[in-house]
Amino acid sequence: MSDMDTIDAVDRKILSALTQNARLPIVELARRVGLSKTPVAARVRALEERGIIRGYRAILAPEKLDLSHVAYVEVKLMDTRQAALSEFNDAARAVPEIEECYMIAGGFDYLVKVRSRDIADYRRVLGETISTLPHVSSTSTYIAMEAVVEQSYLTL
Amino acid sequence: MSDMDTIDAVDRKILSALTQNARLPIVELARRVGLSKTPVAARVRALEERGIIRGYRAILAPEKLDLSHVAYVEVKLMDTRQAALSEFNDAARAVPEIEECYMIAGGFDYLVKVRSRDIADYRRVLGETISTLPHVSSTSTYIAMEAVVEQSYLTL
DNA sequence: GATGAAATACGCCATCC
DNA sequence: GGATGGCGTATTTCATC
Repeated sequence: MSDMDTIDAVDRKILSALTQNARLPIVELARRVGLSKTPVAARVRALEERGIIRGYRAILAPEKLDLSHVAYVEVKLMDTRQAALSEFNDAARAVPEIEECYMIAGGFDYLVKVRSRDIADYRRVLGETISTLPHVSSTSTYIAMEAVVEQSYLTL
Repeated sequence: MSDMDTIDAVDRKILSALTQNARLPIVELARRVGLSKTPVAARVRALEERGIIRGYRAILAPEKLDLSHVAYVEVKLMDTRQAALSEFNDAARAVPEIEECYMIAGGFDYLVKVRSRDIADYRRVLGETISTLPHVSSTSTYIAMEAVVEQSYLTL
């Protein structure tokens, strides 16, 4: 965090409010943080321009869209040189079923979160997509039985 | 998905647009889906009331808020009867650092995604919070080195 | 589902503290 | 850096077809 990225208590309140409701009008935001419209509008604009607020999104209910099935896949690559990693990363980013993907310390593995309709659908995604990503040598799947804390904005 | 949950192609377009930009005005939405304002406004309201749209949130940049550190923790419980699971679930939901938590098939384990400032902060969260959750017997941590596909709306 | 008008709320700006 | 007030407009809502 550089100097430019300093956020004070008021900014935090604004961010907290907007992460709960992206559509709050400036006047309401101003009322909540105890300032007038002018500085609040300026702060929101600044937060957007500084890239702290990336955007505003509708949050969808996975179960109502028949996308309740979540699996985590541990992926190992056969080639872990930088070029291969980049190729894998780019390809992974292009897969819509991949909701999250992190490179994990210790063995150049990836942990990939896959969202699908059901197990049959997951099986298809794994066989047709995940295991055909560049440089993949092996995968291990962990099936989620229950979402205890879920944080997903689906991208349709 | 019941009958009530039927969504057609227009609804999908609406959802797709709103997941990319929650603040699109109805007129713009109407233009994109090729309908007039009236039905589009009605459809959005219906999608909200049916719970398909859960809400609208600002998406924040973790790195600008000094919350770049992501770890996945595999948690095992010593008691896996329903009452114990419920206790764990409730306690996990109350931890702000837990961004996601899924119960995983095969062994009554949980996979927990933890977001924190850095490794030192993670160490604190693990020791003071995660490992003190009810019925936890052991944990294994996987540290993320790189976010390839990240899907996070931070909740401040 | 389309059209159009009316009421309102919203963001923006100029001014002042 | 923040407050106040007014202006212009964009947005929703509603009545009609």
